Amino acid sequence: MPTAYDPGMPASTSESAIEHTLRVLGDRWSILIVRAALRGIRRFDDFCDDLGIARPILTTRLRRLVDHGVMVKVAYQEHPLRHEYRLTEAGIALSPVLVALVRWSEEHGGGPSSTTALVHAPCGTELEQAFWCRRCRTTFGPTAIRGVERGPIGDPPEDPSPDVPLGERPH
Amino acid sequence: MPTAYDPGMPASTSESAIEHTLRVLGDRWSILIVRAALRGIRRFDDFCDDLGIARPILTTRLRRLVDHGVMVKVAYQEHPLRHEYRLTEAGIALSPVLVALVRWSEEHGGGPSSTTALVHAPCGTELEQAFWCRRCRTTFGPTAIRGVERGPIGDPPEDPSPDVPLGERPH
DNA sequence: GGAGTGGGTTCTGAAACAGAACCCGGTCGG
DNA sequence: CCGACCGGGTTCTGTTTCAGAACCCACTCC
Repeated sequence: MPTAYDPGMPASTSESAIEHTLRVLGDRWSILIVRAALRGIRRFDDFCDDLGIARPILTTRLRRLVDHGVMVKVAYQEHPLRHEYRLTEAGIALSPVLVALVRWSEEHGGGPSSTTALVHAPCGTELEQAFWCRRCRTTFGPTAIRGVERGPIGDPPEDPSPDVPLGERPH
Repeated sequence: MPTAYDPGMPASTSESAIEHTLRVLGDRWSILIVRAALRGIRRFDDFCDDLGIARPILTTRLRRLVDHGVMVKVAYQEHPLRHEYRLTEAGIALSPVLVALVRWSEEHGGGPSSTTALVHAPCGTELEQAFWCRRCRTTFGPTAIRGVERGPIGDPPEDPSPDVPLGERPH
């Protein structure tokens, strides 16, 4: 019986943080559900209609998100006792992931160029997403990231691509 | 507002950019493969060992990533003709997604607190990720985002969370 | 010419997804 | 007080996808 984890350990130990996350969010729907919730959708049927997701799947996804603290189920009325699903603080904290995904989709994803632009509310300028160093007080791109253990992240191919400067953020 | 949706349509029109992306990246492995690639892994067997992914799955994932322009398959030697997989520019541009995911995992994901910290290479300070307005020359958090059409993103529950100031970036 | 290496494919069987259809407590209109 | 309706699900079917062994093949090295 292939129970949870064998002696063997699944190869990459210590990867677990993000692996664990992807076990929750790593399917075609969970992220879209969070996105819908960020747009203000809260009720079961509205998620259904908005996403076109099958109801049983929505049930399991919502339950999983609740179990993992991304959403909460709260009653919004008694008597015909009704519930709705809201993002927790942790759920809202997924915004950067969502934004990064949306922006990547627009630039590289191939879909229609989107009908929505994300802007900085106070001034209306389209936002960018950047890595920020509080010491240097500067933004920077992926090639300036190192992982403290376990070797560099963003170590790009040395020769192959007729690739990009990338010294600053990709825009 | 739940407008009457056309019968045929896959429910949410105009969502397609991110939906399309999640059809490529929205599974438990694709993102991890990109992450491994960012760490410098390039060869089939190395992906296998590092991720603990089954070989047939790796085959299909790699093919899909190549088809969608996230990776390329290049020969790194003739004669015992051998290939490796590298990120394209589009693939490297996924870094913000990865970083956002890693950071969220560490703060809210529940896994072990990670063995790797991501730092700004030049100075070694742990990086932060922020939304950046080039006009205002400032960083800001998710509540300061608006979507230009289709209603606000980051419209949080009105009452529920004993929430966070978030006027500045999220720690 | 036998073992090894890189990069796969072909089998299995288990799990996840997708869609109708059904259910159930409540409220409303007549 | 009976039937229709609504929100929020669960149960039934398939159909894909996942996962793991095992196998394959071109090539090199010894």
